[in-house]
Amino acid sequence: MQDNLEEILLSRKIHPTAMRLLVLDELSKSESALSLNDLEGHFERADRVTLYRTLKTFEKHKLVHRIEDGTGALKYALCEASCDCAPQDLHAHFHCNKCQSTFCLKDYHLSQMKTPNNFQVEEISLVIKGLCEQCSHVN
Amino acid sequence: MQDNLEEILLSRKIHPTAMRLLVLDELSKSESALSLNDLEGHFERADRVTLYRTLKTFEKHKLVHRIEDGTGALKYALCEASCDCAPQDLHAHFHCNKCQSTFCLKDYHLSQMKTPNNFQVEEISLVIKGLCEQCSHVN
DNA sequence: CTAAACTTTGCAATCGCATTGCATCCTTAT
DNA sequence: ATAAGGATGCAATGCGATTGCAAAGTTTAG
Repeated sequence: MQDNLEEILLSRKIHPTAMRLLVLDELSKSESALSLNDLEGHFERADRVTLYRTLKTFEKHKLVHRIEDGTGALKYALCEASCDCAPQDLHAHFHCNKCQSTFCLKDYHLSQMKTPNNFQVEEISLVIKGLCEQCSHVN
Repeated sequence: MQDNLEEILLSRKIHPTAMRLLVLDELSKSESALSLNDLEGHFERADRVTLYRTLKTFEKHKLVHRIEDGTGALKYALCEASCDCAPQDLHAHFHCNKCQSTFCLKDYHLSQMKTPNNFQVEEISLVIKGLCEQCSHVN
């Protein structure tokens, strides 16, 4: 498992430090996208800025993608192994207005979405908001 | 025209003060969505917080809708007269990565978008980013 | 017409998240 | 071993959003 994580970092050309392995581990264990605050909550002793920069590094190397779910805080989720953050890799995200979780809808690819032909499209961000499965069952 | 603006406010049950008429006028003259900063730039003497609250009031009464285009600052655009911000009124937005303009793609309705059936959908935010028509012509 | 009640506006201040600068520590290459 | 480069920690700042409070303006009951 440790080895596995290390290989993941190496495959993205990210130097595998202890901190990065821990952050990657956290991200891979999480069902939902994590904000910097979320991440900080998982590490009593880690510095906020270090976590911030770790996420930035991951993002630059396309290990994670950022999600703007409108809560004010950016969230990050692991990319799939094959992901290159190219148009065909883009997918929708769901944000629960109740539990505030945000997760990837990996099956909702955005590459086939029709776009206005008078614009040069570079990225697409689709966030669906509502109640997640769990929260819609509980009343 | 003044009358017209006043009627618009009244139809949304917003008390038409001088400030609100001016802000509405600004919004209706603008091709693109405006941030609080944008708005502030148009009024030398207006207080930022008053503009902020004016937008909040407009939003509450569904005169404007907010757009999260990922630039960090919320933007606001006028709703159409018939808009009630219900699912069938939702449309996509385009954000130009060059000139930073954001505008409504009113023809891109989101109501017919298929959504995951294990979630209760309340809102959808679709932001397409790239180069707008103008900026893609200029090299 | 006037006083009370409510709304709107302006100013000061605060909060939260993102981001940067800089010094220190650690790792790597020579 | 040593210099060079990268990673980390701490302090500080920037910026947008938001709130509290008092002054000014508006509406309404009497």
